[in-house]
Amino acid sequence: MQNYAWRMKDEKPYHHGDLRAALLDAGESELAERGVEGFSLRSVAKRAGVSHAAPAHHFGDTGGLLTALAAEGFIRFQDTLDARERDAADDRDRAVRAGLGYLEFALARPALFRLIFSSARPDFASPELIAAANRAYQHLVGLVTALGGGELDVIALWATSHGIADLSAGHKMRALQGKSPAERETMIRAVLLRCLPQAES
Amino acid sequence: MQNYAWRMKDEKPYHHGDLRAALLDAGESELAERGVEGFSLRSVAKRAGVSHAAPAHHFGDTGGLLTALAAEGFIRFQDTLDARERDAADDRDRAVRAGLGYLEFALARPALFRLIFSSARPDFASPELIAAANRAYQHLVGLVTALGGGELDVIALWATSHGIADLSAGHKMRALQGKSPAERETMIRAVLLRCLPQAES
DNA sequence: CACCCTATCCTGACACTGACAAGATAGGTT
DNA sequence: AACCTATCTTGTCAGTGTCAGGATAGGGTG
Repeated sequence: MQNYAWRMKDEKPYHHGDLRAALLDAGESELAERGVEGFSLRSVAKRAGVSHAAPAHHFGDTGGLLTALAAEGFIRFQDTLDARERDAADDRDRAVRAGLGYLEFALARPALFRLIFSSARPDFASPELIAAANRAYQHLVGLVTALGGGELDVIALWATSHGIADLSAGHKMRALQGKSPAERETMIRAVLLRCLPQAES
Repeated sequence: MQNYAWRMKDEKPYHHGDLRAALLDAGESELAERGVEGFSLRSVAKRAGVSHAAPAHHFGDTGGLLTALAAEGFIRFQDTLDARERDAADDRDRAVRAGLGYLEFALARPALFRLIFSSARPDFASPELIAAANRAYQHLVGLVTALGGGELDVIALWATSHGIADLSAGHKMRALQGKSPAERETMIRAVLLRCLPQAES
């Protein structure tokens, strides 16, 4: 890897300097504006100010770029959950907050959410992508086992969190759209609590 | 609307006779084989044995065909649920069976499932599509109210059913993939039961 | 029966897209 | 100084969605 950082503000050098990162940025913008189904590699290249074939060297084909975006997106997904869990009162609250973070991410970056969970374009056999996905899954398992839960509870919490997030991102769940944010959070908390292993007090 | 049914088995007449239905069939095959993201209008026309511009007259553009496919898909979706619910022992079992039907449809027709719930290509403002979606939603509401449940219970059952189905259709939930069908159904039943309004015995 | 009207389908064209090949450029290396 | 390699460009091709205009055929009207 060569260092072109010194010229990152130059006019239009033949070598970009940090094209890989620039393409990831442009790709995320493209994703946000046109969605997974409207994603165009040439448009991404145009955003980054390079020729239409420039991305090939860094990502191979369109699938390669989308795979990289998905891996990066998975990390941001987990970051959103972590941020929400940080102020948790206890383990139970932490699990509920994870579900709320799941929804927050889906609403903030719906296209990235779809890319990760509902697209066939990224290569989900990619090691980086597998690693990022496994980290998120293992985190979820940790949340549930801390509550004394097992595999069944993992499925319950994940499925419900994912269902709320996916349906909300697609504007399918009008019952939640109508509510105020506070009211919405109260309802979702109640739903998520049902999925957790019950306290044996 | 003219009637060309008598020539449906002819060689290659200028007028197809039932092109609209043929395009819907071809579109569903295309969807099943190449997914929403690989869907090509010209390929669908080729499947139906007509020119690349023939679909335009019946569906306008690609979105129009996908919208029609989504509306038709929604009906089949509901049919799958209905079939499962038919043998229900009671109202509670009926709601659980609806969730299992949700998953059955997602696994049997993953591309159609994605088209309906996770795509931006169909026109979800289309009256037929809205009608088909509302029918399914109202049916769900009926299931829950029969159990004495309210809006919160509708959200819980829908989100969890959808989460299981969507994650399974995308092969994300390895915890369920490993199990035998019987074992899988047992687990899902247990998860769905948590979402239903609790019996006040 | 002759004529037109309309629905249906086709051919041709244009811009856009992803992918590939071959060439240009420039920093690093010896 | 000469080569090497990574990086980026230009040019090209097949495939795609969409539009315009033309061809076909059946039904209706006089």
